[in-house]
Amino acid sequence: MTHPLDATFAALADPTRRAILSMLLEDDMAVTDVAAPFNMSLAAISKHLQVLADAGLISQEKRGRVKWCKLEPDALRAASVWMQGFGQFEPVNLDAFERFLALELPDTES
Amino acid sequence: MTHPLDATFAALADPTRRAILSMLLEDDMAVTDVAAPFNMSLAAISKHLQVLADAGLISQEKRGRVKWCKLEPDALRAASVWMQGFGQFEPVNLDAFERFLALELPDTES
DNA sequence: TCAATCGTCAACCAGATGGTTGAATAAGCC
DNA sequence: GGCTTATTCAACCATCTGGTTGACGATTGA
Repeated sequence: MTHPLDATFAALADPTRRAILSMLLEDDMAVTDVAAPFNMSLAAISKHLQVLADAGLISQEKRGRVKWCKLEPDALRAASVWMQGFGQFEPVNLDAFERFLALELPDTES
Repeated sequence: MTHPLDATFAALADPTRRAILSMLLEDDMAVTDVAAPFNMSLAAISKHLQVLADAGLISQEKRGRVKWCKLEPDALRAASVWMQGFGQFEPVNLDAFERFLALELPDTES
């Protein structure tokens, strides 16, 4: 009925949820740890995570009493592809980003 | 207060609004002509166009009694590029990425 | 001048959203 | 077993959203 992009974009429209995605980009996290930086109840974060999971942007796996949250970039990629097809935007220039990083962070070579 | 991506993604979350953007990709259109294919009142379409304009995705210019709607792809491009931070990269320094984008997209408001 | 057209405004409505609190479920620890 | 931790559930609330209808101001054209 409703297009999957509806859920993807709606999920991305909330800054708390985008922040959660940023955190999960670093590493998988438990619900409680996701909630820690936010000035908001655990239940609220739990709901946000449900929205992200329903949109396919994350997956959740329960091990023991801890529920682990993991980024699922495919849904994001679908939305990204939609937008690029839409405006025939060229993808961001990753080489330029790497040069930017090299300029900005001369010490932290990986 | 609220991040401009909030408005962009919220605007994109509605299928009617995405359809309107597709139509405007072909050509600029008057409000009445935008509304024609939809099974929905003119007032509803007018509100959708306002949402798109508030998000910076379109601009509207009134000439005579006709208001012309024009696609403004910059906001879309900003969102597209933001998503590539998740969709294409392995773990990445998002703060650095956003600073990089600020340089690449100087027009897309704070 | 006067009617038709273009678009918005205002009021209203149902349902979704984002948050709270407190109780409940489930798993681990001593 | 009984406390503690992890997470969700349920009820509730205020606000936002997406739609309607009808009235309205502005512009056009006969």
